[in-house]
Amino acid sequence: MGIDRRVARTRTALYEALLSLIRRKHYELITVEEILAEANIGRSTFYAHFTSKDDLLKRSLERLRDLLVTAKDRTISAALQQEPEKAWDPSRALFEHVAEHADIRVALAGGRGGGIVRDAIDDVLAEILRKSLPTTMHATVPRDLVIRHMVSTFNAVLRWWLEERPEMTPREADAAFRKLVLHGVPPETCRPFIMTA
Amino acid sequence: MGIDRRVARTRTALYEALLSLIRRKHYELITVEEILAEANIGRSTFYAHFTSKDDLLKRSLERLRDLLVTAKDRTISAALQQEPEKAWDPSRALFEHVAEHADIRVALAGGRGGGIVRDAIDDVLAEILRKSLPTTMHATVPRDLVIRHMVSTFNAVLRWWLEERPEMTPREADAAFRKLVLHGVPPETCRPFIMTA
DNA sequence: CGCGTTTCCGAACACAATGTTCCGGACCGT
DNA sequence: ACGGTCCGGAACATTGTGTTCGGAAACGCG
Repeated sequence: MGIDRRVARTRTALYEALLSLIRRKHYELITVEEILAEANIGRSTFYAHFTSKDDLLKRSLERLRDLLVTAKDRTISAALQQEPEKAWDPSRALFEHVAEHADIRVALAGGRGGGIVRDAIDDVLAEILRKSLPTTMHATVPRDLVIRHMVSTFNAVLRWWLEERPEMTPREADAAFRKLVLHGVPPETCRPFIMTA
Repeated sequence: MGIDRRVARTRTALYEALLSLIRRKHYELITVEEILAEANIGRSTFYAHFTSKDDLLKRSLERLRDLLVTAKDRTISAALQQEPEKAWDPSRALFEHVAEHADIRVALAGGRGGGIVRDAIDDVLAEILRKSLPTTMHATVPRDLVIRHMVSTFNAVLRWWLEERPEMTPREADAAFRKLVLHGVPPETCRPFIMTA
């Protein structure tokens, strides 16, 4: 007994309706009724599947997680097939992925709208990192903090890229990201906020 | 002709009511009616001064900005008076400040609530940095990005501290912050997410 | 003190969105 | 074809927002 087709149809219709709307306006301003209209789904049906708009969003983002995971597997197998130039380069792959889906940028825009969306994406990213980063390491700071730092830096670079340097290539954005994570910034650029001996 | 006392009383009552509520519950869940009840202010009066709950929040946070600016001035003058040990050490001062106002941490808590509050605080922080950081610098990445990076790292450390290591001292949190900003993390701790040659 | 002006209150109102309920009819898997 | 599941749509209760208005109270100023 597979899943009832009607159920599948209803859910994917709602997923796609939400994503489609997110491309056009801020998440917070999207109403359930709009989603229903876009998906051609009845009100009661919606609440039979999801408890709220946020619930729908979360489940929609599980797709993003799957996408990242499969991308990871794909690049790993590429590495195994002696194609090192296609080896897993997840950070850059992520920037490329964003570049391809430029129309979804609105969701990340500043102000009020993107907060929840960003949080949800943060969770997905953190989960991926938690699974792929080495557990044993002689780091200068705790592992949990490293993960949070990488996630937040990724977001900072991403938003800066989209909002202020949209002409940059994904490759350049990734380069900036790596520089920040691996080496930080020179002391004299952040003085006097951070004083060094 | 100074400002009408009634106006001043009304506004500060609303500011304090909001802050008081923020200590108890997530910002998003706070309703205008609750604020009115807490402040003993009439509904129409509220809308005569502020256009919305968000508007009230923003203006409340102008106080935070003033607080940071005066803290900055104070420490600078301390430095001028040959008291170098009290010289401006803003990052650490900020962590200390948060430690003192532990009861407001709820506003920063994860999940849904704190998004807007965090954004607003980000803005204040970025403004301070933009004014105090040197404009001329041979940095490895653009100045705008440095600022965003510092703000986001500060937030990452702050939230990690509050949520997972509340027993840490502000001094230790600040040390972690500096390490991340100035030196980043060792390459082997973030492989294979970031591959290095 | 007293007067004109500004502000406050509070209740009523219009409106928008959420989430629930119910049943006839359509669709599904077998 | 049949029994079980799902969908549609309208009606409803509920909650929160933002506006309006007139009378009462507080204010600043002379």
